[in-house]
Amino acid sequence: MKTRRPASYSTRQQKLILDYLASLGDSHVTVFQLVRHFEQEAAGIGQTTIYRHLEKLAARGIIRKYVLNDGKSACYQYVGNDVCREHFHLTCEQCGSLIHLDCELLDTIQGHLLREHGFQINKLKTVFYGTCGKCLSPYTR
Amino acid sequence: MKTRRPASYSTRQQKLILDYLASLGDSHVTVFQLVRHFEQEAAGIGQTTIYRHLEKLAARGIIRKYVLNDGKSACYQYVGNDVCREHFHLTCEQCGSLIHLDCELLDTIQGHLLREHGFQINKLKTVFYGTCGKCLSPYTR
DNA sequence: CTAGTTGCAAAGAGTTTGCATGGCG
DNA sequence: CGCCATGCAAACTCTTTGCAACTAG
Repeated sequence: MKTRRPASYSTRQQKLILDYLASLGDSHVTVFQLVRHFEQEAAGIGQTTIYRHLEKLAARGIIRKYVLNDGKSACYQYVGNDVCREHFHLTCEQCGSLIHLDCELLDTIQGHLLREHGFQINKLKTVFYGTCGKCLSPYTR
Repeated sequence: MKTRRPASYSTRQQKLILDYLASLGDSHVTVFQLVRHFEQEAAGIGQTTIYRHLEKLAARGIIRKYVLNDGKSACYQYVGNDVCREHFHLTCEQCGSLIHLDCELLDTIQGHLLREHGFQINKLKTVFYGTCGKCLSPYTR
């Protein structure tokens, strides 16, 4: 009984979008940037299609959706098929850099939250906000 | 030369809004809930006014603005002068509830991140996403 | 041929702004 | 009385949906 796999065609647009996202590596893009990019490329991809693919890709965990604090346009970031699934992410509020953190202590948190607080943390969505080393040292505000 | 204090009157609406937010303590409210609340109270406060006050209060750090992951309506929470500054927050992606977590283990994270990874975490902004106990038990997906 | 996909335009949802009126000091 | 605050309605921004045409398998 093959429950999932609701049948999915591979289309030109799909490939273009995924390829572009993958080409960006760690960096994040807004929907607006994507729309503009494909417009300039005259790729012929409607923004509705972009929204729809982003939604699917995010649901499958291939990209990640961030909602910035200003609540405006969302940001998406390529995560790939397995990279970035196992570690947490930190983002610097000063310089905006995204830091990938593999750390045993943090891994224990996952278990602790589940056992002690009944909370199943979602590593894909959780992002720590703060200030990175680079931004801390120069000017200690 | 009195630089700041750009002249601010104290109005009925201002007081009502701040008092209500303060009365909620830790819990968070959406703009929609605020609007509805004052409507039911027949308080005569337009939603424009609510938006404007929330903006000012957030700018002054008296309340905190959260943007949930769905990017829809923002949530505001009274912070007052110190409450909620010391613990972390978890939010359930299923039911949307906000959980306040005072936990020693998590507190060690702050120090660990700083010492080992040079990252100064901002507890005010960091929110853990996941699934809460209530939503985990019923249907284990 | 069938079912998923596309994309335009229109609808929605949440938030902001223009502007005339009202209220604090 | 001067200036900020208020609030209605309209404008805006970002996102989703309706629907007819299109296309992969």
